[in-house]
Amino acid sequence: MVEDTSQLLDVLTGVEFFRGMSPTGLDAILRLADLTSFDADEYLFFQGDPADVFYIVVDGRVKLTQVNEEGVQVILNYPGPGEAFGIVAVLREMAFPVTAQTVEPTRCLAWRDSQLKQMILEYPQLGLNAIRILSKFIVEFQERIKELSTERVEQRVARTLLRLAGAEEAGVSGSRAIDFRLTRQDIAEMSGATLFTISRILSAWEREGLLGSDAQHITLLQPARLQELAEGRE
Amino acid sequence: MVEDTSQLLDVLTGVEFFRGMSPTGLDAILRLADLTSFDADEYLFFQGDPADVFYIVVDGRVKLTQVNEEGVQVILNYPGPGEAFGIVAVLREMAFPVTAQTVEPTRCLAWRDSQLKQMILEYPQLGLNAIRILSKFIVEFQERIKELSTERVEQRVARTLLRLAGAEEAGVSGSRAIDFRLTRQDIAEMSGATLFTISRILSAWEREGLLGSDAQHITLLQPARLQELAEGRE
DNA sequence: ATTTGTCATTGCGCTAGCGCAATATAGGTA
DNA sequence: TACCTATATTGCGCTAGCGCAATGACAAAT
Repeated sequence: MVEDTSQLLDVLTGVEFFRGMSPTGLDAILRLADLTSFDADEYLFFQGDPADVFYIVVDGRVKLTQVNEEGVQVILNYPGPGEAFGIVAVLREMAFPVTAQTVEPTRCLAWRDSQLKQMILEYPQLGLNAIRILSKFIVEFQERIKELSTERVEQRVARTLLRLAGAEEAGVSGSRAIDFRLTRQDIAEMSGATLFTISRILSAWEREGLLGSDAQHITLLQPARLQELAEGRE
Repeated sequence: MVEDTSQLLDVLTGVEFFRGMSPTGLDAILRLADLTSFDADEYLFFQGDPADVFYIVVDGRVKLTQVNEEGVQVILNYPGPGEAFGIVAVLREMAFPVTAQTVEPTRCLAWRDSQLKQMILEYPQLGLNAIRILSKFIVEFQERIKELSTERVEQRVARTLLRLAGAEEAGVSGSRAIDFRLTRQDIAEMSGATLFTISRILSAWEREGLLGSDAQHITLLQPARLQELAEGRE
């Protein structure tokens, strides 16, 4: 199914979902996968579609969104290289709870729901890994719920940017770029605010030298200061 | 470790985490568990404690909360009989992201982190079950994020009450009681609003005959109408 | 019977952030 | 060069919901 197996094996060894797998096992699993290429802005699946595929991003970036009854959109996650999505739905014989759309040209490995189940039963380590990954999401989502419930927009925007820049794990020293296209509308949909409010906040921050933006690419120039704002320490 | 094994076995067979387990396996797992009784309002663990235990509620009710830097609390979940909590943290060698406190006298089965890991490796079916449970939370949390981002307080309160009454699965016909103590403050902390706003909304709904409340026990008299409010159909 | 503590209600003023409209900017393309 | 479309900015008025304070209701404790 896959052309360039050895190169892909390299990628997969860094993927959390496959942590602790033997090269032999990994190779067997890789043989089951489909490698698919997508253009930018292409839809992988829609919220409500029957969930029968599970993806891992090889390169590129995918946007996961939900819409409410009135059609207002919320962005839930931006999985990038090495990250998995679709596990959530695949084992529950349910519909995808989100819509997946690429934001740039993207390649993904895909497995069918039945294959995933089989893989986990054969390699229980994968079950543990999946639990770890899902737990991480739960913790992140819990935090976002907390933020939406108790914090003001400015704090949430700061947190959103830090999160997107991956500045949490990496510490807050030096400047950090968000390496994919990101409109004000996107940021609004991630932080639970309106386009207008985001525009005002980001303009102010640019004026203060907190961040630089050009052509929808944002760079956090003072992550440490942003971190302060995120925590409400004005 | 456990006194009344046969009675507990009955409870466990209904638990999602143990779905598909053989009686023999279940029995072996039960032997590893500790059954602990808690009074009302007792703390099981605090946010930030090292996560080394995984619980299943036998009877009673537990409240899972988070606090932000300023000490404002958010309620994330109210696990009841048959429901698991603590899986989230236990496999990630991390701290509990929430505080767990009973809301009434409660009995829980508890396993150590190392035991859970061992159990899953021995019975991969448990891994699949855990993934299903975690996925359900993710979907619920995603929905709450969507609600907090796009809906007004009244809608969110309606949804919170329906969720607590378990009216989603059970359909919306007939009246439904929420069978545990629940203050206005609690509802506020679940729906991302203030005590005052909740009080106003619930008073109005009581006047309209939508719900009845006495001694901190709320009954949804017209779940279908609440469902309409939740969806913004005024 | 009185006190104490917890929880709920309601009035009132305030403000963060929404929502709309008008205008500006910047790539892409013909 | 001019045009088109998508995105961003900014001003302005408005309101949902917050935050405080005063009061009330009820149960448990002494």
